[in-house]
Amino acid sequence: MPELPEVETIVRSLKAVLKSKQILKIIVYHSRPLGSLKPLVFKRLLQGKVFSEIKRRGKYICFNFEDNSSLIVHLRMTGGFLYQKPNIPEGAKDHLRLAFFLSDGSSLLYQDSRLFGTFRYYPPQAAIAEFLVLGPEPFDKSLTPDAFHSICKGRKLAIKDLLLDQKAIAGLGNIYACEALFQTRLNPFRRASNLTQAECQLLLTKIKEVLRLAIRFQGTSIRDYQNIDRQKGRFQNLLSVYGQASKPCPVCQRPIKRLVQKQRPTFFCPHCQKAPGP
DNA sequence: CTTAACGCCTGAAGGC
DNA sequence: TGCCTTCAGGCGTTAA
Repeated sequence: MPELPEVETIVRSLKAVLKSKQILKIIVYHSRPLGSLKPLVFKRLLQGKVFSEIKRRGKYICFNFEDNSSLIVHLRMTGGFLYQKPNIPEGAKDHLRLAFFLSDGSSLLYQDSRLFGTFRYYPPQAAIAEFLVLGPEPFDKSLTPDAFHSICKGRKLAIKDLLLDQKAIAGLGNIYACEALFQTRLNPFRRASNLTQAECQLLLTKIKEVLRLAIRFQGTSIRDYQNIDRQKGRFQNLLSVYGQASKPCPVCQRPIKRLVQKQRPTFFCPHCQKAPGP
């Protein structure tokens, strides 16, 4: 479900409510998000911890605690957090998998219908395996146009598939990969290695533009995504191509096309995003 | 090393 | 209405 803008939105909200609060008690309703870690061990590790920093890296949420241990969460398709203030009537809670009860009477709930999401605990000073293989953040200064061009060079796969490769660049998913390619007027099926330096430069600029705007609109809510207060994003109203199959292209009015690429739908305008040459 | 298919799950939506 | 099929904001594993 969530890509960089949705995770960023969630992290900003979590920061505002969790800082300095202590985990008093945890209930594990389903152990799958914990992977191989046994629920009792998970509880023993985390009960008593006090939240310090909460950060995003790619699509990961990184909860840091005051003792420098951390909890790395990936929401995958349908994972989501819900924050319950103290003494407020509770709404419906479908697919509740984990509950963290906090020192001020509030609670942080984890819901995930499809159970793809993951939680992993890291003791202080441990290297976070997930981050070691992650590509650069789109907004990181080290990701210059030349650096991005180097990433594309030598990759034979389609540029859209490269954008989805978290080892190449972190944070993009199907929605924003399609949207950024449309804004660049690049065909999603072009080989990454065939892109010119100028095309890579423009693509990187458009990736950042699209992500910035989506963050400003608090993400895209098409089916499941909502913030920790159940607020939906509004970027779905600004989508140019994603989910717009057979609707008119906002630029040329010709119908948007949906093709399956690597088992996943790709939305694009065949006219504005010209097919690769021979 | 890179690439592509498959599997993990469940609920919503669409077709008949 | 109801049943059946298809589809989904992701990614780790496996095989080639």
